[in-house]
Amino acid sequence: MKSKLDEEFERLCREKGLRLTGPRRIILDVLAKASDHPDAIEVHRRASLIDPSIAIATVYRTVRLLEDSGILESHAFGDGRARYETADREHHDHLINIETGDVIEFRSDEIERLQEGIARAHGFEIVSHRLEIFVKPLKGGKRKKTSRDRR
Amino acid sequence: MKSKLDEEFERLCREKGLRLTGPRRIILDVLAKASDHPDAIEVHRRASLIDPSIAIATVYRTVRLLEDSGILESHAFGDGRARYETADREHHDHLINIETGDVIEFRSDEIERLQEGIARAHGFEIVSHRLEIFVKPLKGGKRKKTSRDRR
DNA sequence: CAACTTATTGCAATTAAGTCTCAAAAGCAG
DNA sequence: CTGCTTTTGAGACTTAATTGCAATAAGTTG
Repeated sequence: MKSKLDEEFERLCREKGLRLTGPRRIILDVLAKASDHPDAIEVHRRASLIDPSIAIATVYRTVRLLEDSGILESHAFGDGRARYETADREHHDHLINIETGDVIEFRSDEIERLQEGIARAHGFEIVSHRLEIFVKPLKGGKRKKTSRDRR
Repeated sequence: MKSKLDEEFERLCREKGLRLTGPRRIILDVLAKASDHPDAIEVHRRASLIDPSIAIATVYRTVRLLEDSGILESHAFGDGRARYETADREHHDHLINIETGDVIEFRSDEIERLQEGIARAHGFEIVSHRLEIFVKPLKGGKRKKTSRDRR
């Protein structure tokens, strides 16, 4: 099946004279299917399962291309590497469980609204923002299911 | 004058059997006096003005030490480097002017409170968090004075 | 579909931030 | 001051990411 991302990527290629190559298709596919937040090495590992000849340099070049076109978002969650997720869903922020490395997505319109107000009060408009909350489990606390992330 | 930071650092040294060395004093001093958010290279440059023999490795070792003891906070504002500020004032978040690199500090108790609620709803407690809003000036907008930051 | 133009790739070399090793230097307790 | 131990400077090393380049492959043209 051709995803919304594929279409957007095709449109982008046509628009900018870029080529829709095998490696690019595979890397985009890996990212579209990822429900976690893989780093470049992990993306390369997964892409290599489909075509073992893909070079890590191509992964880096492709994620940069996708990021620059707004198809991908990159995050720096503390460890040195950048981690990626497709930007096809609505904006959200992250809770990071520091004991497991799991990342949980959340969204708060109230917080977004407050941010708008703060920026405006300083004479700015928001271009982007990031909110990351590093957490640990409450002792006897209730737990909601988490979307597991690779470390 | 001996700052609150100096005292805390002395206490820390005594406590952990660390030595209060020349380089450490100078680096702490540089950081205590910085009203911006310098990176390691900039801290090294400033420390070198006082003692040109200080090595960049010592800067990295010292900021790590200070960060681990909670005297310093490190931030990753998008460019690859870590940038530092002393943790002696109350917690705040950052507006980053993407056109100039200026960093403006702000604080919103309302946002903090909402974050608490979100974490708890997921069964977690907050260990730390970071909120960075990347902004650009409003067109005809009013402007507040900014604390200028080195790029 | 063969020829051609030019973007893209794989590979290896390179960069950049940060860390580590180690001999020499410097704190600090007695 | 002495001696023990931590810390330092210098440079080698690590790791994520980028780049140069010759070979390859998209996409276009005829």
